[in-house]
Amino acid sequence: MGRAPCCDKPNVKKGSWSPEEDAKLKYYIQKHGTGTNWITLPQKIGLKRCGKSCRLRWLNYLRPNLKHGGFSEEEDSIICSLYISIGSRWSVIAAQLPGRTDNDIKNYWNTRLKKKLLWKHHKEQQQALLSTHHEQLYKWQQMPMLPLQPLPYTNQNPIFNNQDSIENLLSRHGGRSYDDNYHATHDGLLNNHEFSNGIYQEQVHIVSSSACISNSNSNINNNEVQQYSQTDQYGFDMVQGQGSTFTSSIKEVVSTTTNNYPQRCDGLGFFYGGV
DNA sequence: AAACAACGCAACCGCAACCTA
DNA sequence: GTAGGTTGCGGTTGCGTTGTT
Repeated sequence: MGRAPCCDKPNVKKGSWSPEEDAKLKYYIQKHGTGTNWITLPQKIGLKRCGKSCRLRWLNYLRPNLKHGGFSEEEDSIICSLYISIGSRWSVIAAQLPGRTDNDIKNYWNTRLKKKLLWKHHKEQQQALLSTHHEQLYKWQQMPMLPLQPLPYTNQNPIFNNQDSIENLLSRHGGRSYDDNYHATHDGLLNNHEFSNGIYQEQVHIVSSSACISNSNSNINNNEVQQYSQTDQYGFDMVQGQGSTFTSSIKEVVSTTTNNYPQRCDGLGFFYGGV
């Protein structure tokens, strides 16, 4: 038992609309308004189309004051912010963008914006890695210099003939060698909690005015998001023109999205901190 | 120049919510 | 209260266009 079809399918034309069909539909709606019954409309104007198809054609293409393509940076920003806030509720997002249809926004997201964000995320992830490395190098350079004392038994134990091993040993004791400015090893540094925090503090970065949102660590978890959102320093900006602080903190957004809007964009888990 | 692949967009489909008798 | 009809929405598909080999 299937549901009744919305129209007489065998006699219904499918595919692209001709200019004549567009003209008929446009003329009728301009004359009678959109308060019409879409199901009976095609017969009234002699179109072999499904009522739903007519409605869609009007809403997505024939309706006046529609904009096609050419999304601005501000529109990008609004779409991204709303997507993070409420998920793929395209009609709600479209309501915030005059002249844009939900279908248009959905297509734009799926074909371009998603890729743009992924690419931006990828770049920022690399940038974060680089800055982390520089930060570690800086800390390393600030460590007290321990003079390399002549080590006993260097001839007996090959480990002491190996400069890298000596440097590792020094670093584990909180120091470095004089000539080690260019060979800072990560041993003994990555476990330093202060540094680790520094890494994550760079993670959450929302830009509302020019473009998009990023969270440059795909493995960041909910607790970490909570931890850093509490600082207020890494929170969301307001979306221009929306007049609401719907992004007051990352945790709020993440939990709201996770609890209320389970639908998320594929492969963009970094938006939600991998929840 | 031709064949193929990738991309972008319009349109379709099915489901759920809403309306009305 | 409920069944049937209509509308609205989001996911998916198909086709035309553009780019690449």
